[in-house]
Amino acid sequence: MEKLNEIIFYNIDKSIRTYRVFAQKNLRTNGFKITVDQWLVIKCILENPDISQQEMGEIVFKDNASITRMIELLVKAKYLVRKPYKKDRRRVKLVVTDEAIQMISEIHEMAVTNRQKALENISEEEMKVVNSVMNRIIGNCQS
Amino acid sequence: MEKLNEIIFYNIDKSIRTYRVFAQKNLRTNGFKITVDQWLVIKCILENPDISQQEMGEIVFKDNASITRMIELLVKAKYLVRKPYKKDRRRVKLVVTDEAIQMISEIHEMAVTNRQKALENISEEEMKVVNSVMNRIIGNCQS
DNA sequence: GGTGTACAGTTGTTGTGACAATAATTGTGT
DNA sequence: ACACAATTATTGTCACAACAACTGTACACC
Repeated sequence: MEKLNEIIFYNIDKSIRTYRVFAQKNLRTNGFKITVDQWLVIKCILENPDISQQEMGEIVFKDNASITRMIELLVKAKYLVRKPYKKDRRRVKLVVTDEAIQMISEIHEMAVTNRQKALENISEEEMKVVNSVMNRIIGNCQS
Repeated sequence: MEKLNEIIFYNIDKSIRTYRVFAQKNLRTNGFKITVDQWLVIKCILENPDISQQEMGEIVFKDNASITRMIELLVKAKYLVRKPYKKDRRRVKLVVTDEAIQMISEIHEMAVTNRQKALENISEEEMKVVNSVMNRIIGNCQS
């Protein structure tokens, strides 16, 4: 077992990817034409209507450029509309369309079920440990 | 705290990405012209010299197509050489060049240090819990 | 010995990810 | 008012990620 610290990142990586595949597949098979990341972006806008793209990048932990491109795709898909700000013309106001709002609410139950399934047989205690360890890893890698 | 199971995947995702950025940056600032994923692929070949690309995909948890393209880049960078198999001409034998072997061994110490830094203040007990939870998540998402 | 089937690898397409460079706009100091 | 720095978003480039479609090879079976 001298390899524990060699495999821990491997396992973390594998689990989050497996979860992503799992969640994405559930979206597709239920007919939703959206990616998990796009869903996150829309949710983020709904919860923070006047957020800037930069702030959103920090929340969903994505590069600024990625955000721009994701928004472009979401606009093309008619899930978002770009509006100029009057106060600060560098910024862009993002408005979620009704269609998207409807879809997000439909997806919500699915997301809850997904998480429940993925976390089956994992206790509250264990989740707390995982959370705490993840936060420490984040801290250690940023200092 | 009813949101614990909402943020746990967020934290897992964020921690593994922070670690990746951290590791990649250390590679770059030390002058290594290679990505973390490419390094993984080369290590995998060194440890399993006669592995097929498919098997490798399972180990490093990557899609078959990704493996093909990564190998292409590694061949271009002169870290790998493709040789045909005599027994089975569908398969490709991958040979790591001396240059790459040298580089990998130089990187090794760095990798150990990276992990130590990233896992600072995390106990063996906690790592075991994390590992066990990750494995259960993987299982839950595959069934 | 041809036919179907399984297998190894490649290519195409779309989306994300990190980093660098570039607008375009605003804010600050003098 | 003007030069200069800071901020917001976009664009370019290269690498990876998931999925589907495809090529070429091996093997089994009749």
